[in-house]
Amino acid sequence: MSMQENSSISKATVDRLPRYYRCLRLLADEGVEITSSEEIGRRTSVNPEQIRKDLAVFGQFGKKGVGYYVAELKENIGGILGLDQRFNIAIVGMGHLGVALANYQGITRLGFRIAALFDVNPVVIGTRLGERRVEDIAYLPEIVAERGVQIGVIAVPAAHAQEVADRLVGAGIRGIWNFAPVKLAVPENIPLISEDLSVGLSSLSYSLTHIAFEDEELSEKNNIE
Amino acid sequence: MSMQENSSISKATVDRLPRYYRCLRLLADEGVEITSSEEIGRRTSVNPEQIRKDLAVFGQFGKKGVGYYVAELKENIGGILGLDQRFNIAIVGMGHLGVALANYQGITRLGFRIAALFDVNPVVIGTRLGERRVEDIAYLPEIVAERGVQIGVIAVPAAHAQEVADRLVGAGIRGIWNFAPVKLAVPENIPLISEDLSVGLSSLSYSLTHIAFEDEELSEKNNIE
DNA sequence: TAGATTGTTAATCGATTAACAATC
DNA sequence: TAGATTGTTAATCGATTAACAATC
Repeated sequence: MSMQENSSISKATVDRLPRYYRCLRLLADEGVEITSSEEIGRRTSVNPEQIRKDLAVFGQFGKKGVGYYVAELKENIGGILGLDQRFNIAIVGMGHLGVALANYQGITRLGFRIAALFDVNPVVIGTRLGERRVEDIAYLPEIVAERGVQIGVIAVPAAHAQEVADRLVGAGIRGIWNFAPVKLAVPENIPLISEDLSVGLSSLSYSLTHIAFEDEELSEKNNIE
Repeated sequence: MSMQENSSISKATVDRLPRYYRCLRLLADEGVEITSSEEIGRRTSVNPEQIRKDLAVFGQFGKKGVGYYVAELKENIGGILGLDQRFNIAIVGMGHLGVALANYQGITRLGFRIAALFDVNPVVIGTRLGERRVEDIAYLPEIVAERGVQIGVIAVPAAHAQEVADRLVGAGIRGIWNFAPVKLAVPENIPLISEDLSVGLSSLSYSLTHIAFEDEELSEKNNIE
């Protein structure tokens, strides 16, 4: 690998890459072959300088005076994100959230494979979801090993999340994507991403509250004048 | 309101408030009455200086030499986030994701009320979810007005998300919480939070890819020496 | 060639961390 | 009082934006 594999790459940069990637996929779908930081910026609401800076961290992907070849840049960003590795995913917890994730096009479209589904509930175990069967979580270690699962998704109630995390780690999983609203303890070498929905909703509530205040202040001022 | 309602409050700060809030709720549940930035820091993985700095933006909530009264600080942060306003929420799209959200304890625990559920599918319309009936999206304007819905949640497929956003805005909604993986166009005065799951998964994939490289490099080095 | 657009260096801006006086 | 912990100022760090030379 000739790209710079330095440890000091900012999280902000990495978090923008998926947005560029999606944009490039859409451009490719539209048949666009060459694009520019200007155009990607328009579509992702990231400014062009930022995009060029982000990409520069990993190498030189464009042609001066020309722009970026869509297909090429898409492949490059995909490679940086590791999407070309087609990681195998197991989803634990087949409640509505688990099923929603299992059906979520976004996961497979990024190149991940949904390799296993687990639940504890005997009523759910054995049912089918597309081409996959829901397995008994008791067989987690065997199935994870057999199917080469690298990523575990936690979609169980908060109360059981830590136990599931422990079992996933024990089964040899390499990374965890957690949807339970708890702070999980996992070994340092296991990357963990927790999606905390309450942050988004709270921040929306904050905006609503504050816009309201600003409006009031504004209209008060206007009334006075 | 005596707290500082300044416009220049950083998003980073606001995004940490929900984490402090949850931590305080847990502390309250445990019967803890007084806490410190040190303790909140331990539980949220935010460092104590940061916490004090964040809170300082909104006012003085602690007692020097003592710490923070849990119940009081919790109420204060709740107020800052606007949780005491008990916003009414409508969820559009009763697929698995919509149902998962409708059942999600986190929403009601933060003080929001799920006031309406909508779908287009005649098979789903009229079914019940807890105490709420799924309504025909055709009646969105009337129901939003009647029930005083302020927040619209978009849980429909990407292809219909913009249309739903337009209808929500048209119905007088004040803010949107979007789960469809598309960039929505909404009027400037409508706060919009988009949850993009592909970012989390991609960044996990990135970490996995990079940890692997680091390990390899490390073991290579070790082998050489 | 002239125009366009990258990659990169320099300048600015904002956020985090450290330090400490105030005070309970 | 002595010890603890806040609130806040100062120092550091990192990320974003601006500017521009390189070059297609």
